[in-house]
Amino acid sequence: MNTLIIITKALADENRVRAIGALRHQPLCVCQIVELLELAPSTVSKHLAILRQAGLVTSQKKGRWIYFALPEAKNEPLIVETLKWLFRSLEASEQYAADKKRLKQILKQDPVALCQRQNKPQT
Amino acid sequence: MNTLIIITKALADENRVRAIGALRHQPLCVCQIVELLELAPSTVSKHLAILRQAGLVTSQKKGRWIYFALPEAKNEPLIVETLKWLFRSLEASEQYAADKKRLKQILKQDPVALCQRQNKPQT
DNA sequence: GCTACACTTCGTTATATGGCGAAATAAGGA
DNA sequence: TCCTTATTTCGCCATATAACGAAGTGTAGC
Repeated sequence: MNTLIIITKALADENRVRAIGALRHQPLCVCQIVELLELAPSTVSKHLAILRQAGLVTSQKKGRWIYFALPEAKNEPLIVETLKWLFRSLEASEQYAADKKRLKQILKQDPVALCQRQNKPQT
Repeated sequence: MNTLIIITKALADENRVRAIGALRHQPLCVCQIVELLELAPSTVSKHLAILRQAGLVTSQKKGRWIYFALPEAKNEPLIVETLKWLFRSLEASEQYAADKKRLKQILKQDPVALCQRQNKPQT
């Protein structure tokens, strides 16, 4: 399929757009994104795979954790332009503003504790 | 739903992106877009309705014909930015180049004859 | 009025997508 | 080596989406 359409399909889901928004200022491990989106880890993993296949995020393994991040600005012009457009567009989004706020709280927490809480499914 | 997500969902289909591409330099009536996309008129109509609801195209009735066009550049910044990004991205698309060529041929034809041919379903 | 016709709406169908939980994978530490 | 655990893959289900043809809508022209 056309590269552009792979990108637009990747962006055609609110949770995926939120994930990109969350990565704007720092890389995040999957459990931090799970915490933000409030979805099952397997679901988030699938979303991130779609974003990675579209080239909109990168992933890097560090021990047991996998950190997702935005690609370097010097890469693929299509990706860079897309992210520029997306972030400009997100400025008006209430969801993005709310996520930014909540992300601050999540970043204060120990990621190890975060992940462990997620794997023990008690409300 | 978030305005941005309505837009990304509208763009997450190759035929809809092609329709926008076709409108770049002039308005088109539905039958001309049908001719380009080679889809059933009802299908094209639905696609155009989705684009219109997202604000990415406008429509104007002129007698029996309905002309679809891109919105004025002075409108909604989100829409204007989106179309700018889209057209920049389309420059690398082979499909867009092919459509541009084929559209030239379609524009040479009498739209009345075009529509009539479509309504008489013979191969 | 009636007819022709450009387009839309409706009803149906096949496929795609997003969600979950369970099982698999891979890496750190005992 | 074995256990723990962060993430992915798999299998499933419910819903969304794209496609079509048939029927409906509204306008031009007789």
